[in-house]
Amino acid sequence: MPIDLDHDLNPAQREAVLATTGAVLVIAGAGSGKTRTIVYRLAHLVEQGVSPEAILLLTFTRKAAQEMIMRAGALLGRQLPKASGGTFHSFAYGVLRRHAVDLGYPAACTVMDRGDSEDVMAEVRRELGIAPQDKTFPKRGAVLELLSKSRNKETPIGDLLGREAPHLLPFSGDFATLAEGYASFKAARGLLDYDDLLFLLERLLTERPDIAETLRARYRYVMVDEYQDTNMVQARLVRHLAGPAGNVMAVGDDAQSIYAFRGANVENILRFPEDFPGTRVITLEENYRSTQPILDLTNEVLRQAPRRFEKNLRATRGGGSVPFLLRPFSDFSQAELAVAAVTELAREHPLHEVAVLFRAGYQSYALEIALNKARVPFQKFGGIRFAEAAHIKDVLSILRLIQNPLDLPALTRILEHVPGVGKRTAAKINAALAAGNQPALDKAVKRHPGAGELFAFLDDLRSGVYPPALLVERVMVFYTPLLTRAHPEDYPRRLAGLEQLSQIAAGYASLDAFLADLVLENPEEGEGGVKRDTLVLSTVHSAKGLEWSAVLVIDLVDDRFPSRHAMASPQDMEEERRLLYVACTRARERLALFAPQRVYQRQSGTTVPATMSLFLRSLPEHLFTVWSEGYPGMAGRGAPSLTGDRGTLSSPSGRPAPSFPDGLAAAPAGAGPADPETARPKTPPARLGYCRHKIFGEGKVIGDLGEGKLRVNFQGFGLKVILADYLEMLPEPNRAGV
DNA sequence: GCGCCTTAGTTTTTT
DNA sequence: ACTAAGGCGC
Repeated sequence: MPIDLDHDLNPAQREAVLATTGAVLVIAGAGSGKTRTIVYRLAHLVEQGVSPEAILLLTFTRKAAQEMIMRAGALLGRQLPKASGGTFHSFAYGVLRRHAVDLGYPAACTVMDRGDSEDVMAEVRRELGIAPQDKTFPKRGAVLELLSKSRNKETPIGDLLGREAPHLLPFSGDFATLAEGYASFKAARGLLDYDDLLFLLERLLTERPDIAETLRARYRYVMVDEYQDTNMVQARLVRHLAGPAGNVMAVGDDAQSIYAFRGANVENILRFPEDFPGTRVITLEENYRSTQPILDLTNEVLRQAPRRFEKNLRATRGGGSVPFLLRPFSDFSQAELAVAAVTELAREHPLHEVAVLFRAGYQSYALEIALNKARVPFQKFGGIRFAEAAHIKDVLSILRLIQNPLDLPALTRILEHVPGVGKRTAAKINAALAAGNQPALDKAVKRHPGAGELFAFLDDLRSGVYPPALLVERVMVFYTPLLTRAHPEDYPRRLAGLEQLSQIAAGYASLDAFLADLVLENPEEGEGGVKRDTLVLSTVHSAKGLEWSAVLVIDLVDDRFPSRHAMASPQDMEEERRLLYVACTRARERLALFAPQRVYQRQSGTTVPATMSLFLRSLPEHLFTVWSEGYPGMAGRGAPSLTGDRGTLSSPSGRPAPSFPDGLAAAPAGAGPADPETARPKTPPARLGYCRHKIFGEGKVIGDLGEGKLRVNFQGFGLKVILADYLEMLPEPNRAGV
């Protein structure tokens, strides 16, 4: 059954699908059927007789690429396992693992995640003796971030510091020293960070024209999605892979460029027609996702952006309700109001069709507590990743050591489980291994028999080539006793995570592909994307490319959204604006923007007046329906209905009054009088002392966080924040040393 | 040197 | 909330 392009696509989409030769740039506005266009183009190419092997599709996540290839297969009625798709990083690693030796790297390389890179950076700083004990020296995470940015933007570190962190300019020399030390440390041990993957692939393509030619001959049709979020190396890689006369299509939306912080360069998409002379530019402006009132708002958000491809989104759907602008009294009542709004919207849409979006991960904490209290199930994107959980990393570390014995972060992780061994000893053993210093190794093993056991186990695992799933099983047998000892009460949950890991491993034939994929494309905890009837919480960045029937955006006040870090720089502010644009264009039918009138300030411990986000302040009022919450306990408690036909403020008649449950807009429990300064619960008198918890056992209360929450230090479990209700207070410690 | 505790000072976004 | 460094016992 041939694909019906005339019926399934609009003229602009069809043009993009049919333009299979030469360079094509598709400017695809939000919700304009971009994915559909790529899917049809893939299918069309194959239908025209192009071999799937000749197609390379680079996207932002591997999942997105696989889904598009799968959908193209569904159109054709046959799967396309030979088509290549993935992220730049995963594609780069795929090529590099076959050619590491050509670049002078060890045959077995390890791809590090952010945490591993930080561990390496800390060790390099210690070894080089850079600013020891200097508390003003930036932390390893900050150092790494700035050096990575300097690499990705291809700007000398001194210049970058001058522009983005002038207070660190005195450390400019130290940064340069660290950059060198970090690079050589990695190279000597076959460690690759995210940036290395891109730059090494470029080096390979430049130094080995024969390999570049082989790749070009294979991938005759290159497609790059989300081109607005590529950085300079990635653009050069595209040029290398396509060649001057290649068939290359870039798809993207300059208005949705939100990754400049990690070196992405909007100029790439703006300049694509110059990079590939003769480029055909196709603009998709018809929006199939949102209703017109939502688009009116998003078009206006964008209207002030300085340089862009001209486009104006037009809705193809009729009707729709005007977006809400809600002004909760504080960020605390914002959480309560958002829960009430979600509850109400859930009567109209399945819960997984509702999402709450925010600028930064921490901004959902208050909401998460409120949701737990209201027993609303939710799933958070952009939070802790499956592969970053301690027990998962432990097992992965052993697997990594099988193929790369010099993997310092992995070695350190595992050796820290051996009693009497810490970072220092681990680094020494690693150095001895790297230098081939056998006597030093023997000495260390003699001193720490546990380390010897580990090495024997590793040698055993290395004795043959085993499938990853089998290796995971064997490592679990070795590791489970350690886990149960470290977490006597909590280990079942962690074991379940490890079971999941072994499931994932079963899908791989080779160990290095398995390990690299986990680092390059984190599966979400709980496996398999969207859970039914579960509210979605997400950072705006993680929400890219997704859509929901109803979207709430919270914390839309200056310093939060836009982020405080961006407020000083006009360029960064433009990115914040685009971020808001991305957030609002995720909504199909309902959009509610929350701008609390007051927010909690950590420094002072009080709530202070907040300024509504600059981007909202500059919008004409007719674009939304405004509702302000009164002072707690006073008039104005009635909340608006979000499900009315035209966003009316009173409950629409003829429906079961869908206003929020009574009292939801009131001050949180434990609040003092209705005075703004004291509306937030002040920290009650500290109840420090000793306590017992059902699961964690005996502990010492070392802090009172208010709202009934205590910070408790449990023996063997460390610091936990626990609700006082779950604790039995003890007059005296029963055990010594608690 | 390790490991555990305390204290002081920062917290954006992600492959 | 998380990191890093200093103190202290082993």
